[in-house]
Amino acid sequence: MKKYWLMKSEPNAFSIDDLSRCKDGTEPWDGIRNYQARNFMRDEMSVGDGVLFYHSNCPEPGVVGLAEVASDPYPDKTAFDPKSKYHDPKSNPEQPRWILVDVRFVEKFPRTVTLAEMRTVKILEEMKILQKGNRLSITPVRKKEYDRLVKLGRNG
DNA sequence: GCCAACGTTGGC
DNA sequence: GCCAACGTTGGC
Repeated sequence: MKKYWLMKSEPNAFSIDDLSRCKDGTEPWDGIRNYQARNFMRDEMSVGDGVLFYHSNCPEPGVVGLAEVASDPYPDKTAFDPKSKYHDPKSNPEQPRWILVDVRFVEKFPRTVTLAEMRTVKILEEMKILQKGNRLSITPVRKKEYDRLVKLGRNG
């Protein structure tokens, strides 16, 4: 059963255009250091799941396009690298603490479905991203929410 | 830049 | 196990 996710990224650090330029449009979703987000990747994602790509912490936060889960879960190697900004000395290859999946670029919408616009759409009102104080960088999305956002994004 | 909300850490 | 202190996220 295909599932759907919203994944945040700061475009300053890694935008949807950056993803589209990666080899095969595919890149490990590294640097996640939150247990809930890790558990979604480790326990609940499957290859082919739909991903809404969300730009956060930027002038126009919102959903900018689509990606998909492109691998089974495996250890986040940046945690083992002392030179990485994501280094975690408590993680090691024998007992990796941080797990990720690869994400593949699917499409960039002709326009951004902004957070402000999302707040005006009744069918989206239960989305985690719209709840006060939510900071989780990976959240599950219902099919009806995903479908509506795709429609809004393509209708540019 | 501000600040509310949240997660993690560590002393006890 | 409690909880204060601290660091981070992210909209505005």
